Amino acid sequence: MSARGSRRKGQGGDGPRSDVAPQPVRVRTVKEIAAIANVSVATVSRALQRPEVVSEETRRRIHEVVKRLGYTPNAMARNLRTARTRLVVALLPDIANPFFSEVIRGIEQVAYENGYSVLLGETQSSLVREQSYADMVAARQADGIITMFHRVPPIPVEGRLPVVNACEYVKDSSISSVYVDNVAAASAAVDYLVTLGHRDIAFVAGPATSPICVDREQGYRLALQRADIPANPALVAVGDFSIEAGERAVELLLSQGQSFSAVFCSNDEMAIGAMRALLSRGLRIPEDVSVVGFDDIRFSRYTSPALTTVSQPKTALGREAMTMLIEILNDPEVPPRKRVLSAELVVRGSTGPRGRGPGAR
Amino acid sequence: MSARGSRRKGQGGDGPRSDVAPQPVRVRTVKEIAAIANVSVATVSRALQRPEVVSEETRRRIHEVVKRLGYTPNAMARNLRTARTRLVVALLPDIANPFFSEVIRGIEQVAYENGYSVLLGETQSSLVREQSYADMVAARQADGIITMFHRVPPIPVEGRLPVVNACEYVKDSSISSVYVDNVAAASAAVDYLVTLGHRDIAFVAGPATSPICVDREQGYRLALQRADIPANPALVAVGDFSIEAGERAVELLLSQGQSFSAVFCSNDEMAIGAMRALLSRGLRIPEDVSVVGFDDIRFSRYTSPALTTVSQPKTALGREAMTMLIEILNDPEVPPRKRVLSAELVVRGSTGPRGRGPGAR
DNA sequence: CGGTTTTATGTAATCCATTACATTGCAGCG
DNA sequence: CGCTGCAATGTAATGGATTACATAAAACCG
Repeated sequence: MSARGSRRKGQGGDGPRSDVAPQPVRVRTVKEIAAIANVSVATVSRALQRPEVVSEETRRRIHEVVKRLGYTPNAMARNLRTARTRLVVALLPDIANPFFSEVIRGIEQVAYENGYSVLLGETQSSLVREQSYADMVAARQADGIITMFHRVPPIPVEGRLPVVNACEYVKDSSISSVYVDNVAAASAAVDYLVTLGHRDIAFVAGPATSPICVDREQGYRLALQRADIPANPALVAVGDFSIEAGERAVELLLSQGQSFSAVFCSNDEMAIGAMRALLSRGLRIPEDVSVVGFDDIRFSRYTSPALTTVSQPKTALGREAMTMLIEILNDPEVPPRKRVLSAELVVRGSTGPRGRGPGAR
Repeated sequence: MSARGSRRKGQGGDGPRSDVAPQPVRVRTVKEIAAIANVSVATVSRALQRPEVVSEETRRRIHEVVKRLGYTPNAMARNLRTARTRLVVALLPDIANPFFSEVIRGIEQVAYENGYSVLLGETQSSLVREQSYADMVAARQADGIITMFHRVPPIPVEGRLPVVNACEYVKDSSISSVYVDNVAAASAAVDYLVTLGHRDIAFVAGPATSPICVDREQGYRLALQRADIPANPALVAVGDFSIEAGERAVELLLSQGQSFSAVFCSNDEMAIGAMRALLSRGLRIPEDVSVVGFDDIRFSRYTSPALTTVSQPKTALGREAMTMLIEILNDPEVPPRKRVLSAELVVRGSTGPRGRGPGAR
């Protein structure tokens, strides 16, 4: 009988012999584990979730079976039952911006420490994509959102919005956020330039839609005011945070024949662009023009000269944001908080005492 | 009656009037939608999944209700039933490395286009974390993995491993990968240096555990050999891909008094570190020493001088990897493939004709 | 020793959508 | 007219875990 080649595989065969290829790894269910360990599914689940309520003896037996068979509970089934995915969405406009990567790293760390995973939501600033990630929360595919954007998409869920704003913040006070005091940080940077003797200080702003950019600009104004320097609107250019934008902004100022001995940029990438524009015009940094950035991304230490910048605690921002989100997820009743971390000016080689300035060419 | 303040909310009240706060958004289920639209749950599900099998009239009615009530099907329930999460894990050692961010961007794009989402798996090269992300596939919390690492963690699933290797590759031929021809690319870079007259060419290697680094080193050797330049082991230093490692490597070579007029680095970050080390020793780039990197990260265009480097098609690598993974997920029978994309040398300012070299100081 | 807790385990409901299979009604055809 | 076949919809099984509640056994107490 065993030689009858026409037997289709999987059919019949009640003896130990079998011509069916051995199933290498099988996906198991609690049921199987329960059957093999000779207990009920409830006991298996308990042995895995709250071992202390299961007797020593039984627990050991179950764990042995689980280990031997390489059983991993089906996360989807568990999630469905517990209504928790342990997934959070990190919403950000641009993953290639090293500032965000470092914030994400902080998020990831705390997430990992708490058994959460991070879903990457790069939006390219597209509203549609933003919304589609927000909808994942509505669809219960993720528990919450950390957004690094100045816009919080509407999430159709009942009760407390499981959202935390990192780096940016929205006016809506019902949303928790973590950020630095941008006004203070920016004005400290400009104060420093003033101390160095600069009076014609250009500013490369970020998009006005972002509150933190408005704050940085306000800090810039504030510092000028404190130093009794009249604000000169012609010295303010706007960019979109990209290197290229910084380059263009400074080129514009130079081509307009504006006279300035220092440039303060709303982020490091634009500062890098600014430096490039200055250098390619033959200007020396910091002898002719000083440059200050914002963020302190990893590369700003390695430009030449190294960039003086406002250092944001990037990883800490991410860690704190994730910590807050977990708090909210564990207890929707916790009141929303705004947490302000401190940023500090890091002086490097791109700033120096006032020199001739490009206007003096 | 309406003035009786003692009425507890939610209780009684059969008229249209009510002092109960309006329930703003309720989470709905198919059942509710079905009841309201006066059809069965099956029909609702069909109207949403395969509208063409539902009659015009019914479909319209259901969609109206769905829209009005803001119903989103519970993804976990669906996933459980369909055994698909539409989530993939992107495994990478370090999110702060801009090379990876750009690959991820490619992954994200294709993922989004195909209704998938990307779970970020930063491992910090830790085996434990690697494994814990791999286990998410076993737990059915993710459908597959794209790893940017030279190690593929074991995944206890039956059948075809839903894994694609991007940028790196493993010997195991059963795993699909996408990468560039590192030997050819590296040797082209070194060929170029030879063309410029360089003969003493240092090499800052990456970790030998990574096959692509071995390949790049082999490319370096090959080019030297083609030019009849004897390989000088003293000119080879090893780093771990970080800026600091590049800096240290070159400092080491310099402090050993090695003589070289060019350095080829296994990645851009180390090249940036190398440049920093050279400049801080007062050497000029490229007049004294030429520097070549590998990857072409966004910042290498903005170093001064701008970095000559081997440009990898980063986004394309990511896109292709995700495309392959989706193929595998849709049909586990598709044979594994190794796809080789082309990389090309981008000449910028950090390379020039042979100069004095640091040995001539 | 009867009665009350406590401890360990089992039974079955539940989470919510998908889908195989069953049913109904109607058009088409010989 | 009766039968077949198709279209539209419904009923109920299913996916795999968690957990409220039920039950059994053991421990404790006066």
